[in-house]
Amino acid sequence: MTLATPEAARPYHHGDLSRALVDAARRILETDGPAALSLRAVAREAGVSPAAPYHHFKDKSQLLEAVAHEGWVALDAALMKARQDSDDDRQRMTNLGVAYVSFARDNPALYRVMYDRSRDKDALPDQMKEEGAYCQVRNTIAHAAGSGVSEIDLELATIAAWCAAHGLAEMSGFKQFTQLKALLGGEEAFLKAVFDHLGMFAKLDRG
Amino acid sequence: MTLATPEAARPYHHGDLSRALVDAARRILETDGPAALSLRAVAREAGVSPAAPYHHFKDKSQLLEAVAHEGWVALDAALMKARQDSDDDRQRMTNLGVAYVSFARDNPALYRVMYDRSRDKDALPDQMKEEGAYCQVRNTIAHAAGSGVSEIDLELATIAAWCAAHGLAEMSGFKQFTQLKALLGGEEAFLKAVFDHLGMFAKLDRG
DNA sequence: GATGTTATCTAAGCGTCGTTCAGATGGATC
DNA sequence: GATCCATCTGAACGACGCTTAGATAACATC
Repeated sequence: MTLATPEAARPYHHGDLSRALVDAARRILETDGPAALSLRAVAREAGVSPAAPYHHFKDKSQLLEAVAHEGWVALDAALMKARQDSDDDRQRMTNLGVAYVSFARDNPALYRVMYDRSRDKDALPDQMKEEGAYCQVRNTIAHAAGSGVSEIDLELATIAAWCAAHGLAEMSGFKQFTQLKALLGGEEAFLKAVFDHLGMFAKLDRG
Repeated sequence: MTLATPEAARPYHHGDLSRALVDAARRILETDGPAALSLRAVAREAGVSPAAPYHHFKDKSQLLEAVAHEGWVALDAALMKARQDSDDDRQRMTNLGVAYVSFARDNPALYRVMYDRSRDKDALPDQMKEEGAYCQVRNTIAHAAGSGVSEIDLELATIAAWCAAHGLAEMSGFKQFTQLKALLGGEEAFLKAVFDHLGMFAKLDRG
């Protein structure tokens, strides 16, 4: 019940405790939310003593860092998938946005850990900018904008889109919007409508 | 050094402890950040025992609720001020956005408490929708859009603008953007450029 | 195969936290 | 002046993050 991997009973030195700890943390996040995520609880869930994690992570925040990293990887995958099934550039951007917010809706605790860590460090993960989700959005915008757009405008448009998606991801579940969602015919229609209004191609539309 | 109000020494039953506690909490937030904001620290700062706050607030989250409320009121005021000094509608929206993000930059800990509380309740404060900052944004958009815009479009545009501002507020301090900021000539130019790209009037521009 | 080294884990403890409860204190009411 | 009630204190509980000292077992060397 407390074992991370369903392997043989007690591998003495456990074999791969760091892995098991991260898994345990994600399990606690999913079932009981971020408030329940204490280091002691993670150790309990993994079946080890409260001090054991300190041989694999400097402190609690470093464990959360590892958890957050897996979150960003998962978000990468989700956006990658959303980017593929569409041909129209504008629609592709909307799909990306919807996929982003959906990821946050489906993994609220994980998403929160990801941004809590980012805010503590005052930075997104480095990989984001080079080969990660952030880069996917920029590439999509670049493709839509063509060759006439400047580097700076490209960067600004990416930031604008990303900020909007993040803001919507944090707020789309708020009670204030339930009525409007129903009026528009559901969650997804609501998200699409907001992204439509956001006009991630605003500058391009204006010329 | 620990007195909330510089009044006479020890008003026995303190006089107005709830007020003093909220003040103490805000003082701790400003100086030491959200991580240092424990109930015991607040009580210490206010010069009372750790149990005293429980006669004025049901628990810690209720004290934070009161702190957050003052934050929203302050944000109201900041947006109200920003809305006034401008005549062009488009520029007025940009001013609102810049004022919003600036508020978050100048009161990072307070802003974090405000949204942490909101996310825990899955709702923005009720007053926001009726007479608060959120309503100010909607009114400004309504004024800009004229009488031809539908209620739904108005609401969607407000949500889009608000989400974008919130996202930018949480991320504008990230290290990834420092280079771009310098290139554009400072923080405010950066914010204006992003809001320009966001095109809060995207739908209107397209017709 | 015995020995020593090193990584891994446990037990116990420190200080802090949120919260509760029994009792002290004192302002207000009659 | 006695009573009442809101307010405050002191002490305690369990849980937390983290440290330290010591046990355990995998591994490398001879």
